[in-house]
Amino acid sequence: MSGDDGRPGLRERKKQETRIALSWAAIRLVVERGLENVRVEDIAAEAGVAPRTFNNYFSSKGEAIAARHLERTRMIAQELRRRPASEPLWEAITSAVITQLAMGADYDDRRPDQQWQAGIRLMISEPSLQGEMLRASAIAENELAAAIAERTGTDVDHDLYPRLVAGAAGAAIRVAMDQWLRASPPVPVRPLIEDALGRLAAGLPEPRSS
Amino acid sequence: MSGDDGRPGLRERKKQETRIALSWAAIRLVVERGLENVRVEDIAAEAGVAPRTFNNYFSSKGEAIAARHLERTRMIAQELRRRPASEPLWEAITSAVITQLAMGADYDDRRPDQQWQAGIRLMISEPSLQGEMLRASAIAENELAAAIAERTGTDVDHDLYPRLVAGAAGAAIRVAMDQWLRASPPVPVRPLIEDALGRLAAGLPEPRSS
DNA sequence: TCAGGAAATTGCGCGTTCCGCAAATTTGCC
DNA sequence: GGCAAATTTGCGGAACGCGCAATTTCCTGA
Repeated sequence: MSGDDGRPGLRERKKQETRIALSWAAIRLVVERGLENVRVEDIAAEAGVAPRTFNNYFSSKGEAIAARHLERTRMIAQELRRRPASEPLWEAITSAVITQLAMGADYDDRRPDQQWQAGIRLMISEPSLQGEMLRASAIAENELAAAIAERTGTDVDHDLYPRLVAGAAGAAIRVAMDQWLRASPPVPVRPLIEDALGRLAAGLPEPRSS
Repeated sequence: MSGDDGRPGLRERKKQETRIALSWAAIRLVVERGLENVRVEDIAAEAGVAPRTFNNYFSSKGEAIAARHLERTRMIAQELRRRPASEPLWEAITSAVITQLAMGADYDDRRPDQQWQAGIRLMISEPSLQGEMLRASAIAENELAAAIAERTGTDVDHDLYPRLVAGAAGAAIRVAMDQWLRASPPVPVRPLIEDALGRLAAGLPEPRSS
């Protein structure tokens, strides 16, 4: 085939597939049995590869579990770049977040996202996974900061602004997620995210009364 | 089990001492040789305890290294509670943060801030330590959120406000720290932190010109 | 179409980590 | 001084993480 170029490459695609398979397998098994009761061997078997291959993709169980979260949050920055430049910054950020995180999390397609919710819950409850998740979020925030810098014409290296916005947005998302998972009668996630990011955009006004 | 007064407890004090000794030993050795060239055995020897004892205090090298950071950031919440209630929230938070950073020389141990700075730089550069540091920050932010809720009369469980403020403040601190460590002619931290938190308090206005 | 070769998978082996368990030691308290 | 609880320590084993080299897969160019 001619066309050398930015094509994903057939081989590369297969790698991504096994990568995703390993990640989902890890989440599924650990949600079922608990982190300590799942060996790397089990995850590899579930994904149909040799145990050694697992460590060709991830250096630990935690990294495999957080990989889905990483990919998903990374897309927020990507989505932000697609938004029209005319849109106000916070609106664009909110839309990007909603598009990537909240879509299908509540209604209709429950199957795939129920796993995702279980994954988030898992990463929050297991102490040894919290760091892994936060690190993934930090990576995503760096990319988000770059996108914000581009959009606002600021310098991501010398100006605090884009990183502040990205970091604050990331924190707001985590707070909204946490609240979402803790709601004892389940509530939709979207309003929570809009609320959290909206308050940031409004300058975090102190609530009059609770 | 007689009077369990607020006494530190003679025994408890010794435990804290070895805990701190282990943590500093871990930081010092890893800064010198790199994470992969330091075994748990080395850290234990440096602190004067048996290898097995290390894992009675910490479950990993990373946790030991992040412990100093955790203790320090925890004190921000503690410091916030000491601030007069009349002081505006963001002023109080900024003062609390500044106080704890300036306190490094007196509180911990002999080596003042140079070790601490090296520790932070270490945790940022080593991928496997980033998560550990972020997790420590998250714990500190939870305590900060509780203190903020108390001060503002909000509910930390049902109102997003205190957690949003704590999370945003934590993000701002990390951005300021990052900038501090990257400054190629070294700059003082304090103005960076005041700048970052000040912008948050001002509602993150978009800068007019870079 | 097919051979050459790069890329990925796999098996093996080793050093390290982390933790449960129980004996030994230390520490606090009466 | 001596008992009881807490802490330290050594031992042992399961699991991990990764380097290395052989093997398999499959892309590519002639």
